[in-house]
Amino acid sequence: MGTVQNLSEAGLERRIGRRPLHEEVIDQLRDRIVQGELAPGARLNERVLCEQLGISRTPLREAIKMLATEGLVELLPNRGAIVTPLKAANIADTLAVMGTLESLAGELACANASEAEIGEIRALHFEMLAHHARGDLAGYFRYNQLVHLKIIEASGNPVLTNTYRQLNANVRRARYMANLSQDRWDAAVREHEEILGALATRNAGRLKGLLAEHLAHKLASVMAALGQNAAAAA
Amino acid sequence: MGTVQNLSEAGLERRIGRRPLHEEVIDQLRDRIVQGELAPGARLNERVLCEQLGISRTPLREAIKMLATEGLVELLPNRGAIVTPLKAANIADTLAVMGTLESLAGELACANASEAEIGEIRALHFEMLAHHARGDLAGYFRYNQLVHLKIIEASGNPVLTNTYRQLNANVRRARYMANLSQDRWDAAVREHEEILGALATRNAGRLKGLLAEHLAHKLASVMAALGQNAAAAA
DNA sequence: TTTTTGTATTATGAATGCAAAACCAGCGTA
DNA sequence: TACGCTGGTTTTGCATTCATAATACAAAAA
Repeated sequence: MGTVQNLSEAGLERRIGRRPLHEEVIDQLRDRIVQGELAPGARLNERVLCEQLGISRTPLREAIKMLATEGLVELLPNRGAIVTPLKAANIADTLAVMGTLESLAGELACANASEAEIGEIRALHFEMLAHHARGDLAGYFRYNQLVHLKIIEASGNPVLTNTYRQLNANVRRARYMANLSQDRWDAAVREHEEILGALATRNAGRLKGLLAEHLAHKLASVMAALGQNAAAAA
Repeated sequence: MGTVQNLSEAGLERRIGRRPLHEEVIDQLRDRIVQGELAPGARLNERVLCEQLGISRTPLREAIKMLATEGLVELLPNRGAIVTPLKAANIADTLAVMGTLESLAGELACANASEAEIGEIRALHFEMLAHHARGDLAGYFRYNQLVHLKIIEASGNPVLTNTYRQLNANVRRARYMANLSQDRWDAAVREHEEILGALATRNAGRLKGLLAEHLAHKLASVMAALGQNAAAAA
């Protein structure tokens, strides 16, 4: 009897049944794509990926199909799949949509967010500031993402959250190009201060405007970086 | 020798550019789900669907996975898939997002739509009016959808269009519940008149407001039909 | 009767097999 | 050189097979 309890305590997730392979695979691949390990335009060779992941082609193909509907990969009939190439126009379009969604989220969050949620967002905000103060760009980005996601979640609208998440995955791939200047970085941090303030006082109109503006700046920054990179690559 | 020649037998063979089976299947299933032929909550039995569609389980399962990421079906690990049940809260959330997207689309369309596109929207609008005049609800609804989709497309933002389409599929399943009154129907037609007017004069601010309002009315109508309270999204 | 438990059946998850399409030299010809 | 052809190889699309989890059901126990 002790054995059983030990097992259930120590390895609960194992006892309750493992996740389907296609889920495991989709997370793996999504990470690799967002991380840039699988570069935009890179071919997804089924045999190679199967060997790397130690699975058969069936769950891999299912995962690829799902990533295709998420827009992270592109299916070329009879010719396999590639990581969706990063097109400046597509990023711009995506950011435009995300901007609107953030605005809506901000509005809803002012109405629906609990004080605990706002507190958590504030905490994440300070973590972000810490990384900014140290000049740690990667850490800053991580918490920046978390702040934005938390605001979206605080809207209390799961459909909104999912939609945003999906679009966000597509854009995050371009983030390492957004080689932002110290000035722009400082400005972004100031914008976040204002955003947090508007949320804390539940000033919906102001928050909405700030988020839209913030996204517009991000758009400009990413577009500039993409233009440079495209020029450099060509 | 004994192998079945599915394509030849079904007469689907086309030397050049035949579509992958999973695409064919996904369209079939999506239609059936939106049409209500596959009711919310209904189980998707792989064997049965395979026989109906005359294909093997592999492409069917790929299609189901894709529909799952679209949100039209729900995957229950080791227990198959069901058509996503219609939840009032989910519909409300979805319509809230669609409202924002339509507003954005209207704004962009005022800036980007060609005169030809506006002309086409006007044409669809009149088709819709014809069905309204005849009291043909189904026909009205069809053209109503087309008008909205065309406005979205006229935004010139493909990401916006795709996102909207996906959300829309989820909501269309609930349309038969919206059992709208003659009064509400007439009001909706008047709103469309105004929307078209604002678009024709490229009055972005006004169009944005009208579309948001229109969607809010639709939300109220659907929520009323579901006998629920839309307070959260209002 | 009600509950439980062992077993048969069925459905799903994943791997493998096979045919067709795409790719890739290498070769020959204009 | 440029172009097209050809045979072999690789890769994909789909079907089929094998393994495993869920379900239904009947018999036994409370």
